[in-house]
Amino acid sequence: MTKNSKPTIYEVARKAGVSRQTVSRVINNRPDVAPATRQRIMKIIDELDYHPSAIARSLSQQRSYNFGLLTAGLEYMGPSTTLSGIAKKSEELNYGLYLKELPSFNANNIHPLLEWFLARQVDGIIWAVPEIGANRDWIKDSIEDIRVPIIFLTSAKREKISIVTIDNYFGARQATQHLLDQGRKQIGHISGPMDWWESRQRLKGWQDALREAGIEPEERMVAEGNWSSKSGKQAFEKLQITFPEMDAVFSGNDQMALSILQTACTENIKVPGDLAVVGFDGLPESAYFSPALTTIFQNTIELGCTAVRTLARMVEERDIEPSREPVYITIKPDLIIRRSSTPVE
Amino acid sequence: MTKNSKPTIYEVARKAGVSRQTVSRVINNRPDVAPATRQRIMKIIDELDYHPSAIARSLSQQRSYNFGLLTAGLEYMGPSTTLSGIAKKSEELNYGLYLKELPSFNANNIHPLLEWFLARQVDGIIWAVPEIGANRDWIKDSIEDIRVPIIFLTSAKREKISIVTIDNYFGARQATQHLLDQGRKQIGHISGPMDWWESRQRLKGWQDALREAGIEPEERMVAEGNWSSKSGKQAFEKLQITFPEMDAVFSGNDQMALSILQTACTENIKVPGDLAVVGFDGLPESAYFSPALTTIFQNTIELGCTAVRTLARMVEERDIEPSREPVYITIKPDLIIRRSSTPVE
DNA sequence: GTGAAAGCGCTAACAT
DNA sequence: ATGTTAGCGCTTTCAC
Repeated sequence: MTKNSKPTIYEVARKAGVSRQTVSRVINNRPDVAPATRQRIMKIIDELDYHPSAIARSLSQQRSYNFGLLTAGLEYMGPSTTLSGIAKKSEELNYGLYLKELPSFNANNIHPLLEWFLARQVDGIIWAVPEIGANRDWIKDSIEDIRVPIIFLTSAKREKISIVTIDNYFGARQATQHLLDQGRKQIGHISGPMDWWESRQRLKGWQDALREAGIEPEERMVAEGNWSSKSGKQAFEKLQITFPEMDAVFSGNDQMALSILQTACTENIKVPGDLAVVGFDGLPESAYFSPALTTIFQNTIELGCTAVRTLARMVEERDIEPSREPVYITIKPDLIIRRSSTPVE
Repeated sequence: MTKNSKPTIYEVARKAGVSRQTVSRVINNRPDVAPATRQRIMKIIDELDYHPSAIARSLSQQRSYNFGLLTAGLEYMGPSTTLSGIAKKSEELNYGLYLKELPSFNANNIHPLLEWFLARQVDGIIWAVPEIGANRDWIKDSIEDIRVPIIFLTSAKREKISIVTIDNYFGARQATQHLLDQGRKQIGHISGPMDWWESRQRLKGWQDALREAGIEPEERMVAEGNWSSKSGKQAFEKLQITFPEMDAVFSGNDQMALSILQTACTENIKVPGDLAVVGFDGLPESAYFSPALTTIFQNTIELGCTAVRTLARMVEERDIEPSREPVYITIKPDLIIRRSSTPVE
C-alpha cells in the first residue's frame, strides 16, 4: 500500500497477521471471531483508517443496498416533501439512494432507465413519476422483466404491481362535502390537467359528492387548469362566465386556489361571504393566504416513508418467499378547515 | 448461464467466439475492433439482452461516474429547483447521483457521510447544505482528506474550497435600492435566521444600501424570522411596534412576504400605498399574491447546473493537472418589479 | 485487431 | 475460531 492509496482489506489482514476472511468477519460484525482477535483487528482498522469498499462488496454480494428513485418535474413539485420522506426513511433503513429525474412526464423510453438502475444492482426501485396520459403503458409489457421489487407512487390500482398513493378521491369528496355542509349549493371545480390520474380522481370525488347531495354536476361547473397559479386564474375567470351563480369552488390544488383568492380580492368578491374556497395539498403557506385557505392536507412525507418501508419489506421477503402478492396502500388526506370556507360570523 | 441470471460479458464472448476483452472493446466503443467482429458482437449483445455491470466496471476502473449529493431540509426547500438543476445536468453529463439528506442542518458528524460516498467511489461531491452556525467548521480540518473534488453551494468564500452561490448581498442591495428609488425612506427588513449565512448577507445588503442613501439602519428596523410564513407574520407585527413610521419592508424571502401582505390586508394597510413590499426568492406563486409581489428572483436551476458543470470539470481536469485553484462562482439574482412596490397611479 | 494473464476489493462456501 | 479456495464481472497491460 502506497501512501496515497486507501488501504484494502488485505493490508489490514497482513498487519493483523490473519486472513482477509477474518477481517471480513469483523467488519461485518459476525459473531464467530475471538474477542481478542476482533479487538486487534479493530485497532488496526482504526490506525489504517480503513474503510471497506462498498463497490467490491456489491459485486461479490450481488446486491448494493441501494434503491433507485425515479422522479419527474422536480422543479414543479412544490416542497419536495415526498422526496424528503423517501430520503429519510432510506437512510434510516440503511439503504442508499440513486436519484434520477425524467426529462419529461411522458417519457417514452423507459428501458434504458430501468437498465441503468439494474446495472447498478439496486435492491429496489421507487417510481415517483405521476401517472399521466399513457405513461404507465410500459408496465404491462415489461413488469416481468424487472428483476427487483418496484413500488409506484400516485397510481391507479393495477394488476400485479405494488402501489402507495394518497387517496385523492376521498380527499375530493371530503372537500366537496365540507362545502355542502356549509350550505353551499353551487360548487364549481377547478381541476388539474385531465391527463393526470390525480386530477381525474379529484374530479370524480367532487362529482360523486354532488350527486349524493342530489346535485347533478355539469360540464360548465368545471374548468381545467395545469396546477399553476396562472392557470388557476384563467380557469376561475372562465368559471365566472360559465357558472355565474357559483357560491363555492373546490380547487385541485392550493396554488390555483391562491389565484382565486387573489382575483376575488381585486374584484371585490368576498371570501368566504360570496364565495367559499377549498384547496388541495395543504401547503404550509396556505394558512397565510388571505383569507387563510381551507384545504385537503396530503401527508407526502408519510407517503415517501411508507413507500420506502414497503419496498424494503418487499426486498427482504423476496429472499424467503419469492413472489408475494403486490400491495396497494392508500393514505387518507385530511381536511383542514380555515377561514376561506367557514361562515361569516 | 442459467435462464434466470443475467448474461455476463463472458457469455457474450463465448457465443461470439472471441475473448472477453474484445467484447469489452465493443461495449466501450473502442476503435480497435474489426467492423465485422463488432457487428457480430453487437448482434449477440442484443440477442442476449446483455447489459454490462456498472458495479464491476466501477471496481476495476476505480471510479463510478457517480456524484454524491448532500442536502438538508429538503422538506422546507420550497420547489426543489436546485435539485432539479443538479439532477438534469448530471444526467446530461452522464453521471449518476447519490442523494443523501442530513437529519438536521447542524450535523455534527460529517465523516461517516463522506466515507459513505467515498466507499462508493463517487467522482465528486456536491455539498448542498446551507451554511448555518458552525456547520462548515469541519472543512478546515478535513478538506485535505477528501480524495475527490467537492463543491459547495451557498457558502461564504473560503480558502481552498470551490463554491457556487447566489449573490445574496447583491440581491438585497438591489431590493433595497429599488425601494429607495420609489421614494421610500423608512425601509424595514425582516431577516431570515441570523445563524444562516444567507440571512446575514441579505441583511448586510439592506444595511449598505441604506447607508449609501444616507440613512442609518437601526436595530429596531429589523425583525428576525425563520423563513416560514408564520414567523414572517410575527416579525412584521414586531416591526409595526418598533418601527411604526415604516413605509416599506424588504422581506428575506417570499413566504414571509406573503404573511406581510396577508396581515396588511386584514389590518387595512394599503400595499403599496401605505407600505411597499419586496420579497426574495422569486417563487412562481409570488406573481399571484395580492398584490403581486416584487421580488428578487434567484435562478436556482442555474445554480444547480453550474455546480454540476463545475464539478464535472474539476473531475476531468484532475486527471491532467492535479491541484487546480478552487473556483468561486456567484450568480446574480434579478429584481422582478410587480405591484407590491410600485407607485399607485 | 485480438487474446492471455493479472487484478480491482470483497465475500460465500467449505475446510480445518 | 480461523483459513483456503474460488469466485463476483469487468478492465488494464502487455503480448502477439
